[in-house]
Amino acid sequence: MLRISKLTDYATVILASLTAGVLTSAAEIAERTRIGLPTVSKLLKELQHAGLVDSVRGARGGYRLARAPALISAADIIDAVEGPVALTECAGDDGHCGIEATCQVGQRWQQVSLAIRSALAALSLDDLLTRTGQFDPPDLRQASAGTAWRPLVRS
Amino acid sequence: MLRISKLTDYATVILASLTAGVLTSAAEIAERTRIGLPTVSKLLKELQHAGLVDSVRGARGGYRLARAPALISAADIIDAVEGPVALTECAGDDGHCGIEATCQVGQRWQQVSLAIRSALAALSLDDLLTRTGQFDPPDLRQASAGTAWRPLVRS
DNA sequence: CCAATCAGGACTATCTTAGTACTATAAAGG
DNA sequence: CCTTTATAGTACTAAGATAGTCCTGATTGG
Ligand code: FES
Ligand code: FES
Repeated sequence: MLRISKLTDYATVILASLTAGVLTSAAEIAERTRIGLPTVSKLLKELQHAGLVDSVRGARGGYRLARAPALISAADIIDAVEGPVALTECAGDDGHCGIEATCQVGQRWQQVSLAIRSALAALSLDDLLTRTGQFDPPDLRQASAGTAWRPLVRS
Repeated sequence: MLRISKLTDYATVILASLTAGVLTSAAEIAERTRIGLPTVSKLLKELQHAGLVDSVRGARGGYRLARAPALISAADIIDAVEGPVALTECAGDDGHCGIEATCQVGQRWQQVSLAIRSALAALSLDDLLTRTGQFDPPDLRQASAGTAWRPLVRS
């Protein structure tokens, strides 16, 4: 139920393996994380597109975090690898499901989706890495309070 | 990202179409919801297995909610249709991913998963149906506070 | 009996995910 | 400049999950 893809988890592992400010090659990252090089390479390209990492080409090139780990959220990573939020089929920009006319629950799911997204947006790479202590989930109430429902746009 | 399957949404629509205490045939439900009969039938069987609906066989048989809509949660529905929680590949009972040795983030994802699950468990079928007003998401803090992480067992 | 209706499972088509391969481009360094 | 080291872009394939269908058997009401 409700799972993130394996690639998203890999992406997180990859980002976690980067030391802030230090250029690291894809090969080096693959070695450190034990993920296959082609996969690491592909994911890093996607993360670069999303602006989560900077890349430097050429000999002695590599990748580095585009910003501090505290400023990279779980939602950012998921967006980069899996695309934008859409808890339900018909929730996205132009998603339709054929039973919209009779469907009474779609809008609610969307709100739930928003709430979950807020939780993930509040969870930074730093948080994911801290192995000691408890995860203190954000208060989702403020997430949707006062916001009327409207179709999500690409983030 | 992070989507529930179309079938889960259908299941919710189906449950929402049932009037508490009234027996309704699969054919009737299919008609009301505009979902194909074979699909409705299949989903109702799964919901029956999960104990969310009662079934009566034979002529004039049908299905009815096993308990009040307020006592059926979104998490129940997702569990029934998609199986148990596992936000990450290696989070489940015996899931392994080959990079566990080097992975530093798996446990955190699992905590996030628990938090999301708590939110879904607090959302009843009644809530999903209420079209007016705001969804007031539950406070996820209490969800994981004080609970040390341990492998999830099937609910 | 007969018709309606659920139970169980097998089966197929389609889509998504995961992983691979190949070519092009850019920079470093002798 | 030319070679080496690296990323960029893209296309492809295999495997798996999802969505949907169909059939055969069991149960009940009339
Ligand atoms: S299932 Fe599509 S609008 Fe609800
Ligand atoms: S990816 Fe498997 S333990 Fe983290």
